[in-house]
Amino acid sequence: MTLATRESDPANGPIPLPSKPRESLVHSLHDEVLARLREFIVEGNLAAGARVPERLLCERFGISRTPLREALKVLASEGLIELLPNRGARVRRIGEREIVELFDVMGGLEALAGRLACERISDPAFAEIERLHHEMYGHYLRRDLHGYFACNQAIHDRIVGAADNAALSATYAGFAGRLRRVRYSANLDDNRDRWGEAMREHEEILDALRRRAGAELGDILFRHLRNKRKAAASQEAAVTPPGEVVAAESA
Amino acid sequence: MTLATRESDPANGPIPLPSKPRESLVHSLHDEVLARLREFIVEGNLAAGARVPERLLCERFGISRTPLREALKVLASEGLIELLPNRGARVRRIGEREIVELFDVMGGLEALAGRLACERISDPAFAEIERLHHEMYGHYLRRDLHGYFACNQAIHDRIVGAADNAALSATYAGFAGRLRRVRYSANLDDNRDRWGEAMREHEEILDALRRRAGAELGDILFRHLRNKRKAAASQEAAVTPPGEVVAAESA
DNA sequence: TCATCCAATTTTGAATGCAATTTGACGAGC
DNA sequence: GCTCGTCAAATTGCATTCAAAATTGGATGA
Repeated sequence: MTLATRESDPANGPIPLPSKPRESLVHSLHDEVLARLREFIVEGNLAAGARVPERLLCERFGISRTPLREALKVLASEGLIELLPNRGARVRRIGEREIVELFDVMGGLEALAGRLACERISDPAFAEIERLHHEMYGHYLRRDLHGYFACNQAIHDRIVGAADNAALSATYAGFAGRLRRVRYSANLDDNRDRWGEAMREHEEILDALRRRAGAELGDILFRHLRNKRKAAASQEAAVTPPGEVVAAESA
Repeated sequence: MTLATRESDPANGPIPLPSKPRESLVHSLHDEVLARLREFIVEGNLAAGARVPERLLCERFGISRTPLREALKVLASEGLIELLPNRGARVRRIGEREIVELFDVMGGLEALAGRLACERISDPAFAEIERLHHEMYGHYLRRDLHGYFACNQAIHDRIVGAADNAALSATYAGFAGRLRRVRYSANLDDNRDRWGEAMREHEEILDALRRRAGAELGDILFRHLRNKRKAAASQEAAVTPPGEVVAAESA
C-alpha cells in the first residue's frame, strides 16, 4: 500500500479498459485477450489465409503487442493460425484433407466419450439425454433445422460431459473450435436422406447408451461422424466447383 | 509477376529463398525455446508443483523474459504447467485421477488410430509391424524389458503413423508427452502375469490388423491401454503408500 | 516498356523498463 | 507466546523500445 496508488486519480484514462471487470475470479488480461482473439478468428472475422494484423488488433483490444503476441503463439499451438518466421501470423487455411482428418479425430473422441459415458453415466443424466433426443425428434418432424441442430449439439455435448474426463472435454472442445471455422453447410434441409439417416443413427445411439453398450456406442458414434463428414463433403462439392480456392496468399 | 526474383543473384547467401519455403524447416528462437523448455520440464528437471523460475531459465537459455514467457503460455495451453495470475507458473501436479483420464484418452486415440490404420495401411507397413511384433516376442521370451519396451512403443507409433492423420498424430504426441512425465513404473518384470497378458493382447492386435478389422482393433487397443493403466496403478499403489503426496507446494 | 536494383517505410522479433502485486520478514500489540 | 499489520525485496504483467528482416515504392538501365 505504500506504493503510489493511482486509483485516486479519476482522470487517469489513457487506457480505459471499459468492459473488463476488475479482477474477475481467476483470469488475467492474457486469458481475456486469448479468448477474445480466438473468438474473433473462429467467428470468421479474418479470412482464411489472411495476415493477422498485429497493430490493428492491438488498437482494437486496447493492449500492447506483448500480450497479443503471447495469444498468437497459443493460437498457433492450437492450430488456428500459423506463424511464419519474420512474416507474421496468418489464419490457417484448412484444406479438404484436413477437414477429413479433423472429422475423423472428432469421431474418435466421440467414440471414446460414448464408451466412457456408458461406464459412468447416471440415470438422471441419461434421462436428460433421452429427453433431448425426443425433443430433437420433434424438431425433425417439424423440419425445424435450427432446433434440431441445437438439440443435436446438446446431446453430443452431454455425452462428452457424461464421460467425465476433463482431458477429453478440453481436447474435444479444441477440435470443435477448429471445425467451427469451416462452414460445412451440412444443410440437412437440402438433404432429406441424410437427415433421416442421422435421425436413425441417433436412435441407435440412444439405444446403445440405454443398454450401456460402450464398445457398440463408440462404433456407432464414429460411423455417425463419418457419415456426417461425407454428407458435408458432398454438400461442399456441390456448392464449390472443384479446384476453386479463395486465394488470399499469392506466394 | 512483379515479384522480385532474387534467384538470379548467385551470391545471395544467408536465406536464398530458392522457391517455396516450407514453413516446417524454418524455426525461430521462440520455437527453439519452446522445445527446449518442454524437454526440460518433461524430463523432470523441475519438481511437480514447483515454481518455474523465469529469471533463472532466462539466464540458462540466454534469452530475455519475453520469448520465455511466450513459451510458458504455450506450455500452459498444453497442460504441462499452470499459470496462476500474478503468481507465476508452476509445474502441473498430475494426480491419480488425471493419470486415469490421460490413459483413457490415449486409449481412445489409439483405438482411433487402429481403426484408421485398418483402412489405410499398406502391406509393407503391416509387414514392418509384424516384424516388430515378432522381435518384441523375442524380447519377451528373453525377458529383455528394454528391448520389449522399445518394440512396443515402435509398434504403437507405427499404428498411429499408419492412420495417416496429422491431427491425430499431433494430439497423440501431446498426450504421450504429458504422460511421459509421470513415472508409472509399470515394471513388467515384477508383474509376469501382466506381461504375458500384454503379449497376448498384442497377438490380438496383430491379428485384427492383419484382418483389417478396424472396429475390433479399436476395441482391443482401448482395452489394452485400460489394462496397462490398471497394471500401472496397482504397481503405483504397491510402491506408494496411500495418501502419500510429495508436497512441493505449501499452499 | 519492362525487369532489376536500391533506399525508405513498415512490420516483426526480442530486450528492456516500469508499475502493480506478491512474498517474506520484522516489530507492535494483545 | 502468538497474531496481526506494516514495509522492503523480489516477482509478475504489460508497455515501450530497439534492431533486424521484409515489404513497398521509385529510380535506373537495357
